[in-house]
Amino acid sequence: MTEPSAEGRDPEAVSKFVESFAAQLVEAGMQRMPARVFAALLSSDPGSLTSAELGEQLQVSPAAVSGAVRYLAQQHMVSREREPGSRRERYRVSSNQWYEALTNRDAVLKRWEHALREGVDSLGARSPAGRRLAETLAFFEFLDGEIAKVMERWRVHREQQYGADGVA
Amino acid sequence: MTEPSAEGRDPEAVSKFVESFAAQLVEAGMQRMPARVFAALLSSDPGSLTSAELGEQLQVSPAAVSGAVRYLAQQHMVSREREPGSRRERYRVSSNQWYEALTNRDAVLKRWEHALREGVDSLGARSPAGRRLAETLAFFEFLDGEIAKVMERWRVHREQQYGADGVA
DNA sequence: CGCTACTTTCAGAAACTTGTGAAGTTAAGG
DNA sequence: CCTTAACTTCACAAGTTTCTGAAAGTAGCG
Repeated sequence: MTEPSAEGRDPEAVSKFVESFAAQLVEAGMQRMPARVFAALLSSDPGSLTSAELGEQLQVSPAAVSGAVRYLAQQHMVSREREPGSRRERYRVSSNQWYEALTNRDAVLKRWEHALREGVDSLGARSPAGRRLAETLAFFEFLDGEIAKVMERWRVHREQQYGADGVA
Repeated sequence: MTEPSAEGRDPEAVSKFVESFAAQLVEAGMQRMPARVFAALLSSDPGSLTSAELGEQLQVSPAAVSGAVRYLAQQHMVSREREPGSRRERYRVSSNQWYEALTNRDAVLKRWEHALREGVDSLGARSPAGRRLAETLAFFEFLDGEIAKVMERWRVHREQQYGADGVA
C-alpha cells in the first residue's frame, strides 16, 4: 500500500516493514535485535548500512547493534565490510547469501542427527523407541541431501526467470 | 553407548537422551518445556505417555505438562487421546505425523510471504530494496512447492526402504 | 446426583534475557 | 606517537518468560 510516487523513501513505511518482518522472524525463534537489524538491512536500498545508521533507524545503542551484528555474521546472514579510509564499518546483506544461509541450517540438522544417533545407540536399535528414533534420523539424513538439491533447482529457476546472477 | 543388554530400559540413559535432544530443539527456537515433553514422548517405547508419567519423568508439575502439551498439540506434533474408561489422558507422537508437522512450517512461510509482499508494495517494486524483497519472496514461494515435493519423495523412499507405513 | 480422579487456569516468585551506559580497545590520520 | 572516531565488552537494571501451588473446572462411575 502507499506506493511511493518517486524518489524519497518514506521512513515510516520502511519502519513499518522492518518491524513487521522482524516480528515474524522473532516468532520463528530469532532474537529480537538481530531480527530488527536484519530486516533493516534487507529493506535498505543499498543493501548495507553503517552501525550508526542502524542505531539511529532502530533507536538502539551502539552496543545493541554490535551484538546483533556479531550474531548475524556468525550465522552468515550478513557480511561486514570496512569502509576504506575510515574506521566506519558497513554491514551488508546480499540476497543470495542470506537465504542460502537460511537453508544452511546444516549445523542445526547435524546436531539433531548427532543427538538422535546417540539415542538410537543407548536405547537399543531394536527397541520400539530406538526404531522410532532411527526413522527420524533417516528422515533428517534424507533431508540433508534434498535441501542441497532444492537450492540447486532454485538457482536454475532463478536464472531462467531473471537472468539474475547477483542482485546486490 | 551402553547398549542395553535386554528388556528394562535404563531410565538414566533415557533421561540423558531426552535432555540432550530437548536442548537441541531449544537451541532451534522451541520453548524448553514443550521440547522436553516432546523428547520424552519420542523416546518412550509405546510412543505415548500419560500426563502423570510425564510429570514424574521430567520432575515437573501437572500444570507445566498441561501447558507444554497444549502447545505441542497446536503445532500438530502430538495428539491427545483419552484412555477409555478413565479420565486419564495420553499424549502420543507418531513418527510420520511429527516430522511432517516440522515441515508444515507452512503457516510460518505464509506469514513471511505476507510481510514481504507488503514490503514490496510499500517500498515500490522498482526500488532496489523492493526488488530485493521481491526476490526473497519468490524464493519462499518456490520453497512452498518444493517442500511438498520433498515430503512426497520421502514417503516413497521410506516405503522402499522399510516397507513401513505406520511405525507406531 | 454427588464424589473423586484428573486436567486446566491463574497469580505470583524465581530465573533468565535483553539492552543500556560506561569503560576499554583498536586503528586512522595528523 | 598521540589524538580521536569508531567498535566492543561488561556489569547491571528493566523487562520478560517460565514454572509452581492453589483453586476451579470437568467428567467417569457408583
